[in-house]
Amino acid sequence: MEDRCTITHQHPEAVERARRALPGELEVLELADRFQALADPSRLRILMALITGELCVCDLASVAGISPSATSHHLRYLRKARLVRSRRHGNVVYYRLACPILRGLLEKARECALPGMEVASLGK
Amino acid sequence: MEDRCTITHQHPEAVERARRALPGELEVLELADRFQALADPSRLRILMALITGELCVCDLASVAGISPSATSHHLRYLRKARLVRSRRHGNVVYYRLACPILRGLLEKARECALPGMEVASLGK
DNA sequence: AGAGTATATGAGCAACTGCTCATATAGTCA
DNA sequence: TGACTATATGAGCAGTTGCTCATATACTCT
Repeated sequence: MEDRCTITHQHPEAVERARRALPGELEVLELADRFQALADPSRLRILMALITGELCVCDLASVAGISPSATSHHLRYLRKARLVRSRRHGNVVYYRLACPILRGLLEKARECALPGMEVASLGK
Repeated sequence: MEDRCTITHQHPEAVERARRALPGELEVLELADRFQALADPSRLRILMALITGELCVCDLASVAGISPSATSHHLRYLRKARLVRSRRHGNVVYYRLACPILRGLLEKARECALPGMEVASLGK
């Protein structure tokens, strides 16, 4: 009923320990943004495709199964997040991964493949 | 102008290679859901707090800096995603990490700390 | 049983996301 | 130069997210 626990902390020492383990405000926001970049199926496909090597927007659209326009929007997002870099060659813009650790990160996430994790209905 | 590249693929062989490297539809959705669970600052704080050990809802609310109600909603989300497990002791419900790999995953993500990554304004 | 505490949950709302569509920009080639 | 191609970008919309508020549930203690 009351939306504040009457006792400030149930376990002050554990809370203090946890609080010390947390990174600063800015780093938490950066981390969340980085995960947000990976939290969309289309962006995930784009990034995984780029693990195999440089690809142009049109290629990426084809691999990810979305329109070139949507692809370009996603790439702008990823560029701002500094996860990819681009290089123009004539008419065509080639994208590549900017962060080599991404590959390991994605592999790590796939390892954590929990059987029976619920899907596509997590929100709510 | 045209929203489809006239040539089906600019680089058919690269596209084919990338396509083969992608996991199946279901796994991509699962992965995206897993990253979505990590893509919120409050949930991130909750999970990082739990790395230090078991904590009750009230503790977690205090550490994450959000209301117990919001905390409970997040915990339900994380429970559905099978990232945390709970244990009731009397009046108090204790949460702990369900996936030991999470810790490594979070560390990996922090490694990828790119200097100058833009924050809090990635969307749009 | 009845008051009190911790947690869970549903409704609802403001903010955000990912898409499409229209249009702009940058380059190629005749 | 002008037609064409690849990519970028802004507006706008439907669906989703994360919060609060009200309420429900589960337990404790007297």
